[in-house]
Amino acid sequence: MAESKITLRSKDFAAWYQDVVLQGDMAEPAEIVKGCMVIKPTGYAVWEALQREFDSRFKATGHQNVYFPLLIPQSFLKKEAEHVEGFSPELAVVTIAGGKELEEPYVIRPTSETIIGHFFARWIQSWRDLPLLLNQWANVMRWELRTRMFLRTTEFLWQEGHTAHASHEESLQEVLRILDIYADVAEQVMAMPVIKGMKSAAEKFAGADRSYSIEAMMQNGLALQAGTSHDLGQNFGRAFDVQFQSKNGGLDYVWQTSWGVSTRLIGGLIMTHSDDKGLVLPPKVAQEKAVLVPIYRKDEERAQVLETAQKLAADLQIKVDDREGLTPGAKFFFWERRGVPVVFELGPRDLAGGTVVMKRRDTGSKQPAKLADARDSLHLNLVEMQRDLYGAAKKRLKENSVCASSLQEVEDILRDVTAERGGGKFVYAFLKDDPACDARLKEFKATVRCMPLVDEYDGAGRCIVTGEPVSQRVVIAKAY
RNA sequence: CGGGCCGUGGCGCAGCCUGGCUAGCGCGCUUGCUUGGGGUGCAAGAGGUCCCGGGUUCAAAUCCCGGCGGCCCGACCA
Repeated sequence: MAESKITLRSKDFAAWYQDVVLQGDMAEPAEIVKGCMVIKPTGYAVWEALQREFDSRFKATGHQNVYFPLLIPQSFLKKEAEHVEGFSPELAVVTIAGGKELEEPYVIRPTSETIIGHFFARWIQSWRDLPLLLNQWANVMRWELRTRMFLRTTEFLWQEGHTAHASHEESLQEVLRILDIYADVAEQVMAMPVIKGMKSAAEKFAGADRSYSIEAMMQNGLALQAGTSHDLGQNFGRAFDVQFQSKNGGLDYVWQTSWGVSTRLIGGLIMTHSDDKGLVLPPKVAQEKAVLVPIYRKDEERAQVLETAQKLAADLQIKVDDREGLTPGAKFFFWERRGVPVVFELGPRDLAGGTVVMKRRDTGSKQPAKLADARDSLHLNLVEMQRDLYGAAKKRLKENSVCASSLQEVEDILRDVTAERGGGKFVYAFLKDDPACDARLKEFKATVRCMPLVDEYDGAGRCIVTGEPVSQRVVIAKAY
């Protein structure tokens, strides 16, 4: 194993990933090739867990899954001026197909607002057709100058929601409802605390009136935009002529929203919880909540241990690692590196005492449990681990957040943060979000991450917001 | 596109400066025995266009020229 001097908490995620996670086998979540990500079973299982969580929430709010084409006629992109201007530099364009030059090139979708706008125009005639609430799971491509594992790859997987509404009041509600769902999954499922806020003018989606995001903090203090929800106003409605006849008989353009989360979340998850031994997965996203490693020496022990192990595992609905030719030690490391929340150890000693040893991935603590209590004990451990991971991340977020009362003070803090190796902080300040402020922050490679809507959520993960940020209050941080 | 680093069995590297032994080490892999409460140990074995092309030389992984590829830091990132 590589002797790592670089820890996850230091600034350089790529180096940590190289030394600790990239071991050249299937335990690593993903590799990168030519800027594109190869997602391996370990990483894809996390993605599937997140898909399940989002899908169940989207279904509950009346959204339907659909699929639109990968290739979009170039002319579609050009219909919304700000949109095409924002995306043009990073488009991959298909100009040749079937062996000849195309009359009209296709762009490989960087996002699907345009082609969906095209179809919205055909599908929506009446207020009765609204709201139209669609979501698609898809891949998209953005030709960024520089890629980063998970966080900014040329091709990535995501879900993109696209909705159309009869009024701005309603579409804004949708934007905020989705932001709540994002925050809920991030916090309750991924155990990754986030700040909900409105993006600054400089960081807003090209073509939106307003963008909202959830911002998370990684172990090194850098910010990560973990999900976005956009109030598109009537911009795309006008561009694609999506009109409907309202209840009072008049014609109006629809009010649209779009929102997405991507495989970047996997990166956020890793950088929030993992340690220098490998992955740490919160129980709710772990494919295997627990595994049982049997320990035996002689054949007769083997038979006895395996019998009890199978019975226990069946009861707990977990897997027994009964692979031959691997020592228990090797198996412990195997599961540890993959981030499995709980590992059971069952050997002759336990058999004699009617117990089983339970080890938690995050704390490393071992505790024995009576065989009869194993089920309850496992459940309790998983619940506690989920809670503790969130607690630890939340604590870190708070400890690395500071307030500043002036731009000068912000700069002083950022200067200290920059000097500190691997440092990063969220700086809250009451400032006007304007280009002059951005320019001064740029010196410190910091940006206005968002204008927070609220600081805390209630127990149900709900908050009452109007979509208006706290007046001129901004969160400033260095970000990925 | 700037600045830096690097291309040597599957992975990670040493060797290069100062040219010359059969191109080496760790991990992994294969086979056998052994072992087993945190990566068992031993033995045998498979696996190489030293990134490519040219040059210098009796001789090039090593020196020179050109090319290609990769990584990191910036610029970019709605």
